[in-house]
Amino acid sequence: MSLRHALLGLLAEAPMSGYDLTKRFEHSLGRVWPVRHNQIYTELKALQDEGLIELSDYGPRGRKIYAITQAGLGEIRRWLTEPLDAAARSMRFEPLLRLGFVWILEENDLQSVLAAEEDHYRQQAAWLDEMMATLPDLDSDGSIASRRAVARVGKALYGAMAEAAAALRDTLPSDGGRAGPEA
Amino acid sequence: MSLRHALLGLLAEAPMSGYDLTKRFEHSLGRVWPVRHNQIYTELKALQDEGLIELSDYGPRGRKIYAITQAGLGEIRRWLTEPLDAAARSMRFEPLLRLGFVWILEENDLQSVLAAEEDHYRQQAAWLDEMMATLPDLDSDGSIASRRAVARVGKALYGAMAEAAAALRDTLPSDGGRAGPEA
DNA sequence: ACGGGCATGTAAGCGGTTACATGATTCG
DNA sequence: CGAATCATGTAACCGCTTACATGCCCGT
Repeated sequence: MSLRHALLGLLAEAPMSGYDLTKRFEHSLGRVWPVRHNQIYTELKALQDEGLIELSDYGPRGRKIYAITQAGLGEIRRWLTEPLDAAARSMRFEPLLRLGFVWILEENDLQSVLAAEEDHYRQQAAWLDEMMATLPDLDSDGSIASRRAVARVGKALYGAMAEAAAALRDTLPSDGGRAGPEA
Repeated sequence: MSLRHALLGLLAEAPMSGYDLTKRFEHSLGRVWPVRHNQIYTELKALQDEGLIELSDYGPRGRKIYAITQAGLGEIRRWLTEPLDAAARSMRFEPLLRLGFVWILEENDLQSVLAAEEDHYRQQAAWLDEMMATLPDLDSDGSIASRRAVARVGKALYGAMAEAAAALRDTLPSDGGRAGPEA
């Protein structure tokens, strides 16, 4: 149940509406923890009922601004210091899962899939560069340094994905046809 | 629904039982796609009903060996070539999510959490080195090269996590106390 | 005035987790 | 012969996804 803590974390930075939070997930955070808008609204209600956030203001079009409470701050700090077990440290990253099985493909598909993957992750790495360039330099608040750190990890991951795809194109020149039951 | 494809992928390598598949997830694959044994048994039944795998043999203690069928091979190849949208390319990696919010912590907790994270991921990287050393050198089958590629990406990720934690220890020397509502 | 983005929700269903449950075989 | 591991399942619950639904405000 990390969604609630992601919301608390974002609200620790500044008060925001469900719509604002949705945008933050869509544009960047969602790459590390994907969430849909309806899930956010549901969770905001639950967090409010538990006193971890509170309604601090209203805006146009029924806009509702939430702010984190002291109890909420306590809860996210608890979560941040909580030791993670092996299960919580696992990731769920389908592209990497797929990479582990590409050897099953036949020559033609293998080459085109790997080429597409390499291309995709080179672009993603470039996109992260642009994004990092738009982040303020000085840490007006401490959150900027944390966000840069996350972006750097993301860049390492995307770069490694591109490199791995490129390397496999040479290492896996054939096979695939031999896979499966010799029925 | 990637579980079914992960199972098909492992069975494309060699026929196996649900218990064997569970072990594969526990020891390595689970870091990229965590799964519980009961989920595996449930999915195996479904895959068999759909004709994507078949019972190929029995063993001691009610052990049931499954093998992939031609239909199953077709299905995993379809999955491997299927274009992934942005949502499917997202990962769900709680430690990285946490890293983005550590700035909320106060000095003391911040330092100890970051030190623990760095230490943990240095160990994980070392563990991956050992694991890679145990993998056969020559690709008896093509799956070895794919597995090595996944391990290399994993190492890049773990290394980047350790580096990011280390860098943040210097970049985030204080703050935290100022976060939250000035209630 | 109207189209597009802002803004918030509800309901059904599914994939995944937690807890429960049982029995066979091997090794010391 | 008892403990550890092998080996497979069921049931309840919950978080998340998909689909549906509504209305307001701003810019052109």
